[in-house]
Amino acid sequence: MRVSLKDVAAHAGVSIKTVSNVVNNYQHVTPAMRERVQRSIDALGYQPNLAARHLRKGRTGIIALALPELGNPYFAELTASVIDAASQHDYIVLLDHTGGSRDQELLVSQGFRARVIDGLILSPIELRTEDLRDREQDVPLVLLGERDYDLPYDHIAIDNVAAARDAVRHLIELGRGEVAFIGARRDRSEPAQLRVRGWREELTAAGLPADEGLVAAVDGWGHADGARAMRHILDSGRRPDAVFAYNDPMAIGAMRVLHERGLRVPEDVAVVGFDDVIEGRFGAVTLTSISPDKAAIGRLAVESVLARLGDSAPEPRRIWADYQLVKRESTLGRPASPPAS
Amino acid sequence: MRVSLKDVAAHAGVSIKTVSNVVNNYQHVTPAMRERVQRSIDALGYQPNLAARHLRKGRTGIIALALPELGNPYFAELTASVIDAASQHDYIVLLDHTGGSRDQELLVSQGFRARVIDGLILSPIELRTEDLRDREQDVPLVLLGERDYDLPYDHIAIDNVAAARDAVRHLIELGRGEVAFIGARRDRSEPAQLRVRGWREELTAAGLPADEGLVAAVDGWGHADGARAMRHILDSGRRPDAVFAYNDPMAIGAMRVLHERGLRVPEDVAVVGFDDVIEGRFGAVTLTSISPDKAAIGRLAVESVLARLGDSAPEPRRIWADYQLVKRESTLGRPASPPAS
DNA sequence: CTCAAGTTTTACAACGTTATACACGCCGTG
DNA sequence: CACGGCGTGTATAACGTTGTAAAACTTGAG
Repeated sequence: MRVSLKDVAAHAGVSIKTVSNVVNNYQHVTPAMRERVQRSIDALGYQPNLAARHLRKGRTGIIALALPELGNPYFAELTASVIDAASQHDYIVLLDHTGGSRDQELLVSQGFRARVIDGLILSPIELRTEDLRDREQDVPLVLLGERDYDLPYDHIAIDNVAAARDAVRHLIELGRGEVAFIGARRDRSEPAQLRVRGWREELTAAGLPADEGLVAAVDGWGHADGARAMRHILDSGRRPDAVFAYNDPMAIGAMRVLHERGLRVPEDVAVVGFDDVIEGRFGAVTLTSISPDKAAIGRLAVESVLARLGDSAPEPRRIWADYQLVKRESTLGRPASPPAS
Repeated sequence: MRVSLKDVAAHAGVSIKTVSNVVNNYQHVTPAMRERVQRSIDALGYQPNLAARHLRKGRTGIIALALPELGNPYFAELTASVIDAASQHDYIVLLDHTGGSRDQELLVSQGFRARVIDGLILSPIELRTEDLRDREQDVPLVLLGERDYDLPYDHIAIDNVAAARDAVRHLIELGRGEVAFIGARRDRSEPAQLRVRGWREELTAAGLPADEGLVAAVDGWGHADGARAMRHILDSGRRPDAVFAYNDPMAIGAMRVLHERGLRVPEDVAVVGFDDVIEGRFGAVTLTSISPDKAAIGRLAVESVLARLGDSAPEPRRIWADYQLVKRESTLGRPASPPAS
C-alpha cells in the first residue's frame, strides 16, 4: 500500500540506489536518468519513509523543546518562534513540559522522555549546575535563559541583570523610592536570582536602600503567585510605591490585588513586568514590561542546536538576545489621547 | 558506543530475540531467564532504538497536535492536557501551528508536514467539509471543535450552540436586552457560526430581537481583534448593554476598549467570554466565561486517535465534552467581600 | 582498435528491531 | 516407551533507507 524506493525502482526500471540518488540530489546522475526516475516518483506518489532514513542515518529530523509550562504566554510565543525556525531547516519540534520541577528537568535533560530526538532546547528553572555536569548524553543541548556559570552548552538569553536594572531605573526616574520585587524563589532559581540582583544593584547605585523586606518569594510563576506575593507584602504592613515583578503574569496578578485593595496603578503603585506578553497590552491598565526579542531567541536556539549536529561542534557560547523596556500605563499612567496599541 | 540488543545478547549469552522478548514483556520467558537478561540490560544501560522499532512496527509513537495558534492560552492549556494524556500511553506529541489559515490546515491534514506521525489531532478554523472529504491519508485524524456536518472522523467538542445560549441567557436574566456578539467571521468558520447561532436562538427564544447590527465580524481571534470589533460597534453609534465574545482574549480586548471609552463593566455593559483562560481571572474586572473541560478534551482526543491505530477502527463519533458557565465580575459586578480566586 | 581514466549505475551490506517459523526439551498420556 | 502437545528459546528474514565498493558504461588518447 505504501510506496517505497523499491516500487519506484521497479516502475522506472532502475536500481533502488539510483532512485535514492535522485531523491537525495546526488551529483552523478545524468539529467535524462533524473528525469525518468522523477517521473516514476511523481507517478507513484513516493514519499520517503522517515523511520528507515533515521535508522540508517542516525538522525531523526526532530528536536525537542522542553519548557516549564505552556500556560505562560511567553513560552507559547517562544514555542511558535521555535517551530517556525525549525521548519525552515526541515526540522520538526517535539514539545515537552517540565512543570519547572527539578526532577522533570533532570529527566528531560538526560533524554529520558525522547530517545528519538536529534537535539534538545531546554528552558530550565530549577536545574542546577551539577545536574548538567554529569549528563551522560550525546544529544546536543541548548539552554534557554541566562545561567551564571559556565557549562559546556550554549546559553541563549537576554542580559537579565541589565534588563532588571533598566526596569528599576525607570521606576526610580519616576520618583519611586520603595520598589518591591515579586518573584524571588526559595529554591534559588537562577533567573530569579539574576533579576533580584539587578533590582538590588540599581537601587544601590541610586543610593536607595535595597530593602529585603520588599522582596517576596513565591512557589510558582503564575498570576496567582503574583497575587499571593502582593497580598503578602501589603499584609505585612508595607506600602511600596512601585513593584517590579519576575514576569508579566505575576505583575498582572499583583495589579489585581492592588485594585482589590483600592490602590491605583500607577498613581499609588507603579508596576513593571517582564516578558511583554500580549495580555499585558489589554488590561484596564496596560503593563510596562521588559520585552525580549522572542523571534531571535527561537531562531538562535534552533540554529545553535542544529550547528552541533555535525562533527564540528563549535565552542559553547553564551549568546545574548536583544530586549527593550516598553513603557505603558502601569508606570506612565493613562495618556490623554487613546493609546495606539 | 550505543548499546543495542546484540550487545545485551552477547553479554547475557542468549539470542537477540530473547532479549527482545524480555524488553517487550513477552509471555513465554522463564523468570530465571528474564532475571538474567534484565541484569545485562541494566548493566549495559540498554535503551531501545526507536527509529528501528518504528521501522519494524510501522508505528512511530508520535502523534501530532495541530493548532491555529499558541498565543491563545486556551490552546496552550489544551496542549498541556494533550501532552499529559499522550504520555500516559507512552506517546509523544509533536506540535504544529496552522495560523488558522485554510491552506496550512489543508497541508497539515494531508500529512505534508509530518510523515512521521501515527495520528493527528487537528483543531481547524477555516477548513471546509470538502477539504477533508478527499483526504488521501491513512493516518488517523481527530478533529477538535464542533462541526456541523458528518465526516468520517471523530469530533471532540463541547456543544457550542448550547453553551452560547447559556451565556446569552445569563445576560438576559441580568436584564440586558441589547446583547452584541463579537467574533463572527466573514469566512464562515464553523465554530463562530455555531456561537452566533446560539446567540440568535436564545435572544429569539426570550422574545428579544436578534439585531444583526450588533454582530461584529473579525479577521483574527486575538485581543486586538476583540478591541477592534468593540470599537467598530461603538463607533457605529450602538450602545449595547451586554457583549458576548467568541473567546476570552476578544472579550478582554473588548473590555479594554469599554474602559477607554469610560464605560463600566458590568454596570454599563456586561461581558461574557468563552474558554475560561487563566488571564480572565486576574483582570481589574474578572471575566465571566464558558469553561470547557479542557482536561477531558485532551484526554478524549488522545484516546480517540490511539483507538484508531489498531485494525479495528471504531465508528466515527461526535464526542461531547462538558462545560460550565463560570460567573464572575464582568456580569455579576464586584462582590462585597474580596473574591476567592 | 585498445586501453586507461573518468563517469554513471548497480549489488550488497548494514542500521536495530520484531514476526515467523522452527528446534528443543519436558511433560503426561496411550 | 513412543507420541503428541505445550512451553521456552533461537535462527532468519524482513522493515526502507543509505554508504561502500565494485561493475558497467563513456570518452579520448595513443
